This record gives sequence, structure tokens and C-alpha cells, in this order.
Amino acid sequence: MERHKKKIFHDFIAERGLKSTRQRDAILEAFLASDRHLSIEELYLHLRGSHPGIGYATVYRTLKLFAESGIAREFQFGDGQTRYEHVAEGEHHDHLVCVRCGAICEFTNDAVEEIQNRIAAAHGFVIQYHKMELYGLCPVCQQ
Amino acid sequence: MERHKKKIFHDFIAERGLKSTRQRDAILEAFLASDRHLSIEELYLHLRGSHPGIGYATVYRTLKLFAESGIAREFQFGDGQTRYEHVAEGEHHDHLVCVRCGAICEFTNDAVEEIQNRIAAAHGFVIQYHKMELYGLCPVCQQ
DNA sequence: CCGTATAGTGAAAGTCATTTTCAAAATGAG
DNA sequence: CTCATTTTGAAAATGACTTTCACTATACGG
Repeated sequence: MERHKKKIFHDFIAERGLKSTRQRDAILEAFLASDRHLSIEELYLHLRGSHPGIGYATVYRTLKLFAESGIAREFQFGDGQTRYEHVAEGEHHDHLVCVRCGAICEFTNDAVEEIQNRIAAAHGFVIQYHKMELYGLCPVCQQ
Repeated sequence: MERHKKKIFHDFIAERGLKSTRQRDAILEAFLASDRHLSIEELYLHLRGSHPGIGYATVYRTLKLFAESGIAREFQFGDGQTRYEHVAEGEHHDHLVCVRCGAICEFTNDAVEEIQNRIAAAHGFVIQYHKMELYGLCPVCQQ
């Protein structure tokens, strides 16, 4: 899976005539090894340990490339920071977000996909993707 | 309905020991008379016509109060601006967003509420609210 | 290997939406 | 009306990103 994503990204790089650099590899490595739903700042701080000298701007630019290549997806949960999560081919999931501690939990639900299609049809939209987020208190924060 | 929202807001103001000012009234008026899903900038520009002199900061501050009082809800659709929409008591709706022209269309669906409860129960969350957004092409943008 | 065109990098400056600061003005309880 | 308190507008500050720019690294054609 990780090997697969690396290949996807390298193919993407090659296809666009971009170059493979130690920074991009380091960031890809860190991203794949990371928790899902990392913010750029979190990833940047994480990287500083093993690869000092990698700049903020490079992390931003590289994460954008990940998103374009399809191995990552941008996400915003209202805390003002963009987060990037891993994308598994063919799998779609949605999120539960704890309003107190910020914990993010994933779930998949087929019924959601079905509803989406019904609603889209009713309004004449051609859907490309959807987001569903449930906000509330996680088990821990309920005390 | 609008009268009702004004009352809710004034009660909220009173309850918190805040003051009622001409600016807040003007902004409330403009907000209630507006299209739904207005960004702060749009509302600000709209207000400049009838109430020049109202500052950007005041519009921001006041919209936040609307959200706190429950008559408005903050929303982000990935275009970098926060939008505020009217909240009708007891009614919840979700959105269809056109990825090309930015048109926002509302829909309500009871099945969504039911799914939400099932998923929340499965993960031990106590849900406070949810967001569901379907992104795609609106009928016009499909050509 | 090596030269070179081209892309990438880091630091710092620039954006842009939103927030805060602060001195002056308005509100409203008494 | 008085005065503590809240608001306000303008401008400065913030914070998350983006761009700029001079310098460096990559990779393809010899």
C-alpha cells in the first residue's frame, strides 16, 4: 500500500516532468508513516527532527503535489488549519469530529452514497464527491 | 419569522448584558433581508450603501454574535471565506455546492439524520450537529 | 562523467481573511 | 443626567498560507 503510493507519486512526478528530490522523498516518507489527518504544521514539526533544513514552504508545496497526484486529500474541519489525509484507492470515508478535543474518527457508510445519488438526481447535479462530518463529543470527552 | 429572529437576538443581547446599538440593528436587518449563505464581505459591501460608516470589524463581530445567539450558522465551503446562513428553528438542511460557479443549493433529507444516529451510536459519540456537502456540477454548469 | 537547461529549495516578503488594539463615542442602569 | 461599561472604526496585528528570488540540485544529451 505504501509502496503503491510511492509509485503513484513518482509516476506523477515523472509524468509532469518534475524532479525527484530528497526533500520530497523525506516528506512523502513522513506523510505515509504518519497518523492520518495531519496538519501541515504537525508534519513540518515532525520532519524537523529527522530532516532539519526542510522549509515550511517546501512542505506546503509538496503536500499540494500529494493532493494533485491523488495520494492525499485536503480537508478542513473548521479549526483554521488544512489537514491532509491518506487516500486509499476506491475507498471513501467520512468523519466524526470531537468538538472538544479535536479527535477525528473515520467511518464508511454505503447508505450515504445512495442518498447522495438520490439527492443529486432530484436537483440535477452531477456529483463529483461529498463530505459528511458529524460533530459531537467523543467517548473520552463525555467523561 | 424575521420578527422572531430579531427577538431571539435581542433577548440574547439582554441576557448577556450587551448593548443594543444602531450598527447591530442595521447589520441584523441586512442579514435577515439578505440572500442566504452570504459572506461577510458581501454583507459588508451591501451595508455600505445604506449605512456607510459601519466598519469591517463590526460586521465580523456582529456576525459572530448572530452565530452565538443561534440565529445564524457559520459555514465554510472551501473558497476561503466564511459564510453565514440563516437558521430556521428545528429545521436542518445540507448543501449541494457547484464546483464551477459556486452556487449553493439546500436540501433536507431525513435519512441523513437517521444514519447519523446509527453511526454515532456505533462509535460512542454524542452528536451535536452534522454537515453534509455534495460537490459537483449544477445543471447550468453542465451546459 | 560533465555541462546545462530546467525545476526545486529556503528564507523572507507578501497575501488575504479575520482579530485585536486603542482611543473616542455610545449605551443604559441608577 | 452621570458614569461605569460596552461598542465602535481605523489601523495594526495575526495566522495560515503563497510567492518571490537568488541559489542549488536534478536529469538528460552529449
